[in-house]
Amino acid sequence: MPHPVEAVGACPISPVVDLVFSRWSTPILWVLKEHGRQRFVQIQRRLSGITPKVLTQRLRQLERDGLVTRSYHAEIPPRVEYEISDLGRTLGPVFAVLTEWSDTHFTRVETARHAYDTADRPLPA
Amino acid sequence: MPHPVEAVGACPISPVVDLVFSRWSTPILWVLKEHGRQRFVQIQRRLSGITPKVLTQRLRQLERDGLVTRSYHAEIPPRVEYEISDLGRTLGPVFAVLTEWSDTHFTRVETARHAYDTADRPLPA
DNA sequence: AGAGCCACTATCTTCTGGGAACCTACTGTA
DNA sequence: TACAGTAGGTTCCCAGAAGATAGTGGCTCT
Repeated sequence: MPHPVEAVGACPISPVVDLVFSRWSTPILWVLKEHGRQRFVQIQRRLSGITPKVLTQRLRQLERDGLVTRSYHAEIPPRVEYEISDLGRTLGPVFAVLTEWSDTHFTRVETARHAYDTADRPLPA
Repeated sequence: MPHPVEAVGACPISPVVDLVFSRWSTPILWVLKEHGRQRFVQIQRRLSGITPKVLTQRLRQLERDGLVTRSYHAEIPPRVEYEISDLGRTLGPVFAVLTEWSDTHFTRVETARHAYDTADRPLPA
């Protein structure tokens, strides 16, 4: 579900958002960043809940975008490993600033949600 | 399309990603940040392509999360204005680092995509 | 022989985003 | 008076993406 092209004119970071923050992309990148090179099932286990189909789709997309590298070892039995690429590692500061924002401000979001949900709304129809 | 809860354990920024980077949220916040207080149709026009239904949905969500404030003026005719909140404004550094990453690295993504698409793949089945 | 692992693929079903049209209340034009 | 237009939505429907479930083929372990 890519962002529509129309949004790009108004918002220059739309392409990056599609790239890094589409569904499951961030958790996958995070796992590879934190735990290094991983096999398919290892990623799947760390992200309990992801189905193999979706994991394959996302890994292919991340590989195509150059954020992840896939290495196939023609051994017996064969082995496939995924690793975050150099380009993927350049996202470090992005993740860092997001973590910081989360630590500093996320409670305010939760407060706002609770306030919104419990407000008697005047129903300004 | 919220990220599943299972991902949060493995990736602490999943909640923020849902908050800020769900479809259309970023362009809306961007518009409000750049152009200040706006009426419904003004936002719609700047984001040419968004339908009123989706814009309503996203604005409600952003309002609930405290990132946007909605003000209803009971005039004749009534008027509704949306503005980015103080909490929303704290996302500035997040957007800045994303813009910077985009400017610095996005061409590498495009190169990677082209390379992937034109490679003869050995089909390692 | 039977069970299990690995890296997927195939086939459903469900869910959500998007498109088009409609709605109410008001204003402006003729 | 009729007609058109604006603002801020809502309703209905469909297509495409995500998710659940199951299967596959080769290998190994007991």
